[in-house]
Amino acid sequence: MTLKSAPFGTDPIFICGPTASGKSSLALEMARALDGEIVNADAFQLYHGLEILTASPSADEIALLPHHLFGVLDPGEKMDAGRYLRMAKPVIGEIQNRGRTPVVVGGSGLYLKFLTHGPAPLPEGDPALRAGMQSRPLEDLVAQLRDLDPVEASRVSLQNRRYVERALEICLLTGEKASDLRDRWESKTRETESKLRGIVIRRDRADLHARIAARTKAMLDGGAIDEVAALADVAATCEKAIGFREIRSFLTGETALADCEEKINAATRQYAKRQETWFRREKWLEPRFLQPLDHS
RNA sequence: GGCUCGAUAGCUCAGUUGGUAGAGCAGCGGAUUGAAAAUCCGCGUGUCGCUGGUUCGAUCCCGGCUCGAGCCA
Repeated sequence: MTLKSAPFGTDPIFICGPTASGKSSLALEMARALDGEIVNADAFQLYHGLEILTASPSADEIALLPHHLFGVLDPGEKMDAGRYLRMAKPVIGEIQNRGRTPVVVGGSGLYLKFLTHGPAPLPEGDPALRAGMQSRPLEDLVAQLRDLDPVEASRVSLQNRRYVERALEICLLTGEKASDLRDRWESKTRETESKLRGIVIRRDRADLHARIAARTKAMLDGGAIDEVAALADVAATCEKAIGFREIRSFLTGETALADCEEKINAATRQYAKRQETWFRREKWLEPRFLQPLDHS
């Protein structure tokens, strides 16, 4: 709690870190100390029906303090970072109007980045356009991108179909070069970081992996399987949640429970590593090292 | 007890007609502003079970041993 809080008033404070690092408890602690309210910045805790699988805060925890943006979407509802920003901004504003401090907690780096750095002046995704691109071979898309915006084509990883599609989508929707639009925005974004405050939790790998394993076990024992069974048909969006496919394949008998558990663990570890890589680049975040003994 | 097969990367296995070995998964590192718990990129030295022998040279061939699986008693 050594955070420089005074100059910031009711400016939000961000609590980030890899999955299973203990963000929720730290957020609770911070919110209590700063007279705050908690705002979710986790892409999947936004949905209801996935509380166990996504390790959402428990009812007991939610009862302690106001929690916002947890379980507000129907499973299967489409979401993206821009829409998240539009939802979160007013919520954060209202908390501040009440004279309280928003404590934004979550591990979805892209969503957080929209909140902290704002949206780039780029068009949102166009489902029809994307559907059309999906049926075309990647080389075809790459060729078109090279033609419309060679600079962007040289920057984007051309093996990454998603990124190629997105770059092309921007060009087609705006009639401008995606690279130009991005450059304009990135040159403006630098100054904002001095006004941000936040914490990124760090833990030793072995510690984090142990916590992940314990949490996976608790999820499987604690109802995640029933949760997935109940959602088995809905799904398009939830399918991407770690554990969803693994549990579903257990439910159909393709995978033994022990294998299912190990696969979830592995996927979660890999996700945690991607998160560490992401947050390491956010230099404005103040690292906080937690040890196994803190186990919070 | 006898016979057969196996023993190679953390795991599952491939391979070397004798010139010290490579895939998948795991792991590690990275990218990432509207699908992000997504998507994508890069990284492979390990007493080739141990021990003798043959050979210029053995992980590979031969003997013994250890462990595991199976079959016969």
